[in-house]
Amino acid sequence: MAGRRSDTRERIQQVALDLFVEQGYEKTSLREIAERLGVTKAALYYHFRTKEDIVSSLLDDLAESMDEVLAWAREQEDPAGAREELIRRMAALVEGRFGPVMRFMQDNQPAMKEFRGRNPLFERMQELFKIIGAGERDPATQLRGRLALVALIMGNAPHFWADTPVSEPGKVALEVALELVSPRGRTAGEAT
Amino acid sequence: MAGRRSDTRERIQQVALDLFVEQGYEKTSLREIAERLGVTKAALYYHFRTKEDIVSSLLDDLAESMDEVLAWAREQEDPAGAREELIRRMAALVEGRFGPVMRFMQDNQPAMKEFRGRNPLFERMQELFKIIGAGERDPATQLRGRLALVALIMGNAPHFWADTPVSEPGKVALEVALELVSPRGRTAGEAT
DNA sequence: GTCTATAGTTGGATAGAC
DNA sequence: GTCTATCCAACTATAGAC
Repeated sequence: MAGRRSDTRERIQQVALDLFVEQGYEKTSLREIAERLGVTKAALYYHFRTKEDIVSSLLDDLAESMDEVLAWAREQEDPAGAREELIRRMAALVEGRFGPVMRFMQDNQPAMKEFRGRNPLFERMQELFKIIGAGERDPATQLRGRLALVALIMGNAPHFWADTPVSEPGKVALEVALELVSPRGRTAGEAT
Repeated sequence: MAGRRSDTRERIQQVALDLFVEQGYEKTSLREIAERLGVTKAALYYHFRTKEDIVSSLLDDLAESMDEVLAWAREQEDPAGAREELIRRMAALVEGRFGPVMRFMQDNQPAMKEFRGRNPLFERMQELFKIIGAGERDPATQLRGRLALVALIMGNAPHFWADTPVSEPGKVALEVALELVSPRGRTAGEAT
């Protein structure tokens, strides 16, 4: 339709993300990205001002998708039900085209430090955890909420099941993530 | 007693680890390590052949401590009880002087890739997960086992509780980790 | 929109004096 | 055991032609 100028920008994002996931952010050079794309470094600089800008664009895309999920969550009335469906929708993102970005974030936290506070994604993350935590002050609940997301990310990583092949990794990941946010035989506020 | 030559080697390890945790492995240069120590880069090279060797030495120390834990675990007869105590002993390591190393590993997985297969620590890790998994083929159990360790690492990271101050983070981490390895209202083999 | 060429910086590592 | 001095490789980023 309208904007069919060039998909080079998106191809750069895709190739860069592939390499970031494979080898990590710091170990991936712009030369490598350019080589795999069949262009030169200078070409990359036409589309992105810096290496960090490539990452920013990746995070922005995820932030946009999370916004939709959070918008839905905000207008729910039943908190418990919303929490569960929220996990399901995040699972869909991880299983879908955002799995690699989230794996990249998880595995390259020192690199992410630069973007924390500068990129809108991290406010979204905070809101996500706030909703999952359901206003609980109980620290164990907080920790379980964070772990639920880790479960989705780890459980959907192909590398994770390298030894023990599994037919539906996404299903396993979701199962464990849901356990973590929905108390079963656990009382919310009970400590020790 | 016997070997009181110089503690420089250990001071290098300590300072390097501090910086690796603070800023990540790749972002930390040997110049920085030397500066904080008040020596020059060349001095570092007397004690360690390469930057990677510094990391190796850190991993070796952890591997040694894990060996003791695993040796104990191997000679237990009750698998369920051993599993729980195994988590408690790992929790002690994370709360003790090995917390930083484990946080470093968790946060710098691309850097760890180089050591996987070359450093004995990773065989120990595999054995740990095998015991925690208790021979279960159920993938969800495998995932929960891995998450239990993540719970200990995340829950003991000072940074993690920055927003919500908690009096005893280690206790919370242990609580959640134990839930993950000891089924409560969950049947081991039940799928879906 | 992509190229060549290159500037400018930083990092890991070594040689050799002390 | 620690230093000065230096080498070399690699990377990000820019200038300017096409």
